[in-house]
Amino acid sequence: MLTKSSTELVRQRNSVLVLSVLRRHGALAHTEISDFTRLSSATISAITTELEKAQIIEKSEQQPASGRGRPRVLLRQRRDCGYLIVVIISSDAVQYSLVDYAGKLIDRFSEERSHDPAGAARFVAAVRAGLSRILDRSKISQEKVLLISISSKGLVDSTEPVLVWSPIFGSDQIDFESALRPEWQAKVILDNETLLVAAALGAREEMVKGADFRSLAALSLGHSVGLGIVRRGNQAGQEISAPNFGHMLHMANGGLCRCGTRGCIEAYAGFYAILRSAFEVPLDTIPAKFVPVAELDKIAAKARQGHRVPAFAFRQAGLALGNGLSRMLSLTERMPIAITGPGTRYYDLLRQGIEEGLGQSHIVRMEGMPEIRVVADEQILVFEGHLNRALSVIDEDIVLSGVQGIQASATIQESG
Amino acid sequence: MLTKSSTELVRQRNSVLVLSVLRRHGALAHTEISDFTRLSSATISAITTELEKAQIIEKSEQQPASGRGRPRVLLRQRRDCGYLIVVIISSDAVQYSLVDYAGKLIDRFSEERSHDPAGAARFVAAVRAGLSRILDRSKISQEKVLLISISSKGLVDSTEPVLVWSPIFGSDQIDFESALRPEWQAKVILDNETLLVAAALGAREEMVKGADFRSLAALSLGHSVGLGIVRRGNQAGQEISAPNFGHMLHMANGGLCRCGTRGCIEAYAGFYAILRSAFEVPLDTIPAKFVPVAELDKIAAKARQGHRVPAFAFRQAGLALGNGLSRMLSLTERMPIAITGPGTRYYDLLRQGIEEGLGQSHIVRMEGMPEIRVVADEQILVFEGHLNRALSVIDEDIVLSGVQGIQASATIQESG
DNA sequence: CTAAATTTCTCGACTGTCGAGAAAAAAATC
DNA sequence: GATTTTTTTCTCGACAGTCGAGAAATTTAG
Repeated sequence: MLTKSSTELVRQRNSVLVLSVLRRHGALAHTEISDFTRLSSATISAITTELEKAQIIEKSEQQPASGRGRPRVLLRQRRDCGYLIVVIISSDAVQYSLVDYAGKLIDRFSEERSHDPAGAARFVAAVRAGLSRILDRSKISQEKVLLISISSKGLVDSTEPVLVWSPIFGSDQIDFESALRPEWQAKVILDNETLLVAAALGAREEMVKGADFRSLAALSLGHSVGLGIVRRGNQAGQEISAPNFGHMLHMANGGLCRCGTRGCIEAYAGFYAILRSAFEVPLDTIPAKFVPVAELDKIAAKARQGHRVPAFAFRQAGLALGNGLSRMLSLTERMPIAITGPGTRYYDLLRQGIEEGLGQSHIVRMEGMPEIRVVADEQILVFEGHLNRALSVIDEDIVLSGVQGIQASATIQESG
Repeated sequence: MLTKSSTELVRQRNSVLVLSVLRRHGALAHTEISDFTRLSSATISAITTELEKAQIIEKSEQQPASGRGRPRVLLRQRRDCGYLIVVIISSDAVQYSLVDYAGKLIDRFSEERSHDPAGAARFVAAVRAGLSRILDRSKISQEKVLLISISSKGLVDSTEPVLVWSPIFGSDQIDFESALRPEWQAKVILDNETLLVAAALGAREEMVKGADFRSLAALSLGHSVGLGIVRRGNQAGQEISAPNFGHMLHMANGGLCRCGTRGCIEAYAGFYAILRSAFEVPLDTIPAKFVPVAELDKIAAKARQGHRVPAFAFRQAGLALGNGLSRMLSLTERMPIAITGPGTRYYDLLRQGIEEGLGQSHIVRMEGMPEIRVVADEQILVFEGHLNRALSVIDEDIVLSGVQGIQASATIQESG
């Protein structure tokens, strides 16, 4: 359904555009903003003075004039305009980061996760404690926290910040919105971890290729298997999704998965699955909850020495991944695939299987093998994805709901 | 990448909005348009007088005034504003329809398809002849044809009107744009047939549910298997895709498919595959090019009588479909599935397999079985989808490129 | 024939963007 | 040191869009 357009909408959009350009390129002068946005100088003046009055951006102090002519006045986001808390939930710890509106990291710490299975309620309490702690340490008032951005492995609701299924809590749903609501007024968003990796890689790719960038998939290999897809929307921005790839059906009535279903991709390609297969344990054995990476390293070493059974385990994992990816490609357009996560260290062992699995489908035979690249530093990408997404959400919120409101409250503060 | 907004863009969008409302609800009065679009009466005046001057819409002749007060002046699209040719390519015929700008069918005929395999070049020539013929019969000048909307089964490029792969021509690509270009100036669009079915069903659903509508998949069963997905975009309009579902991998190293690959869904669920399986022909036999439906009806009759082998053939087909759908649902959100096409007459035999196949995946076990409905009249839906899509494309094109241009040429015509 | 009802049209106010040129401010030149 | 050049920022008037209010048009009810 189309909706009506109006002149105020135009201003809103262009304001968001200015903020996003500022975010992408750092502090910029009037003229540069005009170049990037293709808006006229007059419009930039109008928008920036408005944003400055609303205390969202500020003129940076004079830098030593580099050329001749009137020295440029750089504009940048005000750091103290608002803050963002990033919560990264991984299998053994939760990391809290406090970031200012300019994207600068202010404080960070990790807390170990209790591995007790009684956990969903207790876990929520731990997160609330962690959030309080990072706020206390920095002496920032709670109203200044505009957004809490959370990530986890598992399946996330597409509209609400609800963790629908996760490797740790299973089907014990966690609704972060209602869990934090009375205490925190900040908006809460929740994303799948691999989705953020894909978002970060997509943003990097768009920086390089510009309008040529079309789409990209990120495959994260580890204890579980995650997939994120970024696609360039037809209108504006990117469209991101994190399907339930790890638990897509690989083979009917196949090996038993941690989720209780048989034949999931993860039941062949997750770390525990490779271990199970390497030790020739029956495929319907309930899999280990947690597998030390050192254990897998040993198996990989044997496989590299030419032992048949461990090599076969990795090959089977590769096949499951390859078949799954080929199925994804049957449902989407052709796109490059970036492999991340701790499992990349075994890529040499997985590769042949992945390629063979991919090659078994019509689409790949027709369009050719997709480009596959291995990308390290998954943790950095997750955080980068958090920032990309969260800060642009903040920008939009500030402009949409905010400019007048904030302006008003600002003048009250000034008069007080 | 965001782009700048301007006041002219506002007018363009609102003009398109007015046209789309007119399209959805038929001839409307000033006030009604204002109600539907939420634009003010003054704006409606401005836009409609502009569109009227440009000869895109017209005031309809007075109808007997129904209430008291000043009688309403109904506005509607001018029929002669432009024309659309719809070309529906099916396995045994090509249907040509000429439609005016108001969506009214003017002329239609079908031509049998020559079944010779040497066909891509000859087929293109036949289409060109068909297009000329429908134009000649109606005495409409070629410039008045604004759009040629083509549909076929098979895989279609996402940006260009290129048929990448089809059950009939295989990988002999057909580029309709360049095939028609010197002769026809009209824009050419090409869509997968099942995509149009999905689009039509999505539009119907949106009529009923309004903003509650989220997404829907259409599964077409016949000689080949097609899938179309409609999703409500986050901003405006619907997002439609037609994945290569029929040739998604069902089972590695499985039955031989018409496409030459092993293990495609179609190699289990296409009509020829059911036949092959019912006659217990080895799965690596090169499948029949074309299967008379009567033949399949016989097998279905036997299955319904309780014969094991034919019943098993349908069950296997259902399993392949169910597994495939479950994989799709692992990659998208939960959505209802509408089954169309000639294969719906065997739904009673397929159903159990489909449901079992769906139930084998984690996502379905977690979210529950998706709603499945059987929808007849696939042909009507295809045409409806053509109209929906094509006419809104025309509306956009007219407004975007057109209003001033057409207005100018209109004044020239008037003065001449 | 007049009043009421209903729809359409018009006018002035407001908010946007844009181009051009004025103003500002530092480096280069005489 | 005064002037010119160069570069950036700011400002002003023109133009395009939407909106609300009220005027104009036109039919029915009484």
